Amino acid sequence: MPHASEDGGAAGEDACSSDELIVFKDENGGEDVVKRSSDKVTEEKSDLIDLSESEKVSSNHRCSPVKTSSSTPDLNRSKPGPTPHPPAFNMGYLVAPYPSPYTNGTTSVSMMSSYLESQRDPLTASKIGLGPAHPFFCHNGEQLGTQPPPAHMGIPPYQLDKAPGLPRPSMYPFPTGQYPYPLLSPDMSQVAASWHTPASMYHQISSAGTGFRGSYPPSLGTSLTSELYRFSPTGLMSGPSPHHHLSHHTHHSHPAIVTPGVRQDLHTDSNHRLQNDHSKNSSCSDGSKHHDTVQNSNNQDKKKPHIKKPLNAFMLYMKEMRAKVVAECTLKESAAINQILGRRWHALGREEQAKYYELARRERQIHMQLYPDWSSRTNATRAKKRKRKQETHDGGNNSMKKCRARYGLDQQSQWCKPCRRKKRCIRYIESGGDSGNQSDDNQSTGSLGHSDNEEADSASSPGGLSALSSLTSPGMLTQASLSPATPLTPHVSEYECPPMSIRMPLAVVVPTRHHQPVGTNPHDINNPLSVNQLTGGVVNNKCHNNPRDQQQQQHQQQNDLKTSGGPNNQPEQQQRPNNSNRALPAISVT
DNA sequence: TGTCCTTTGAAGAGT
DNA sequence: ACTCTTCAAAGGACA
Repeated sequence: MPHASEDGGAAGEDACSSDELIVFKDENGGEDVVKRSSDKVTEEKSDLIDLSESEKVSSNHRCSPVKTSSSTPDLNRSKPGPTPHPPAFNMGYLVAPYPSPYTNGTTSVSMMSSYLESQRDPLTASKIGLGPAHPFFCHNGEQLGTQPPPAHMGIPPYQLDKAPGLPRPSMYPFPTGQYPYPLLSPDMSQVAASWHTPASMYHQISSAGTGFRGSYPPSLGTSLTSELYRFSPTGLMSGPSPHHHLSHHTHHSHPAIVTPGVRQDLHTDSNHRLQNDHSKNSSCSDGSKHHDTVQNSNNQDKKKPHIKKPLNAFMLYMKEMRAKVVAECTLKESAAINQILGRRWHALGREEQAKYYELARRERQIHMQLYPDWSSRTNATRAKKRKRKQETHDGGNNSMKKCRARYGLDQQSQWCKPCRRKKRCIRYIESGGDSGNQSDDNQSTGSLGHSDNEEADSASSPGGLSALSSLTSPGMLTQASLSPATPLTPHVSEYECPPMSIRMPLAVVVPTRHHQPVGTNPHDINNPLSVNQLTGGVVNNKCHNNPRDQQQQQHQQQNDLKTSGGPNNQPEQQQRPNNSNRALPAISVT
């Protein structure tokens, strides 16, 4: 990790596990001070107790806690063995080089915002409105093409090397260099600023959270308080919720992590899934739905409030930025919003991302402290149900294009006749829904039959690809089928919302997949608003459901790792876990 | 009513 | 050690 070395390896581990000795490193380069973690937490609180104040006052005494590596109890639930993060992945290494107040390692969102503001000072006006000066919203095409995102902490090399500055293509087409939303008026900017500034969610939460602060370890600060609220156990947080005092925005931004039935009414439609899953068992307000047979098991669930996972950095970022994006784009579909946010996340500066990483890390710490026995496995019951359901679905009818999946387009001669005629594969029928490789071919494809989107399917098929074809695979198709001479537009804005004039017709574009947001599949070659149609570019899209692509991707990652010159040159490599199943396509520019 | 979509990151399970 | 899978948020869409 480059920053680790930059920082002299003084990973600013401010973990505050129970009463351990922590070495606080004076940010002025002074002496190390050994404190008990509890003291440290208290100090942390003092830093965070008032987020707004934290912006006004530049703290002089804050220290960057540096745990002694020898006595470092694993942050990750003290789980023995290697931590998921490389040792250097203590946000401190990222924090340290940054100017105060962030350098103290006790960042908060307000600090983040203020820091962001300071960083973008010349662009302050545009920071909110994301005007022309905005690093990723307000570029002309050339800028985007030649200027990669300011930093790319989160962009692995396999993305960068393929498409510097051009993150993956979006399912939702955000065409070239078109920033859909006009610059916000000053008034609007103020509104937007209120979203983005410390007075936004976290601060509001914090003030709201004061009501229960006493109920919790007083050592936790305000921003942490908000997290405490998320993590708060049922009893403490039920009843009049602090959320009631929150703005609408905040309300949605900070659902409780614990979702007992009592709290359901506090969350209208968000958090519904898990809540429903658990609270429908746990909530006995009506009780009519409960059968005696399931009640015994449900009683156990009832006693256990659903403790949600702590939010990761990106989730925190999304929470903060979602409303902003929604307002800017007038989009409401979360899927689309998330894509935008994902691109913004990638375009986010390293230090800016670091703030969220830090925040997320502290979320995990708090969560760990509050629920030392909690494990993400606890929430895995739903997964089992879903998986079981999927299995039953897939096990039923696999009327897939087996031959195509098997042999691909290259070997059509081996296809059975019906397959060649685009009829049901008799070979597969003959085998009677066999298991094994064949069914594997289709396991991930769901129960899609011969798709209407023949091209897409065909493109995705070779090698037994996933049939999430319209979403992903067609990228390969376009890459293969498009003429190499196809003019490419190197500046497809990945960070922008499509202009309304472009976005509006999307509603009438027939999606190739029933659950896909309408007209939002830019890889659908039939979609006139697809990335390719709009940009003429080649989408080097990888189907993350395609094992081959995954392998290729992993290979690429490995190669990138090898050629990256070591972690010092590629912090992202260690920074980010290798989520091999993640689709990480990039628009390749030739 | 429940699930999907879509994003990234964390973490556990599985190999 | 590595890969895979799931969940976390969000809200519209869809079965």
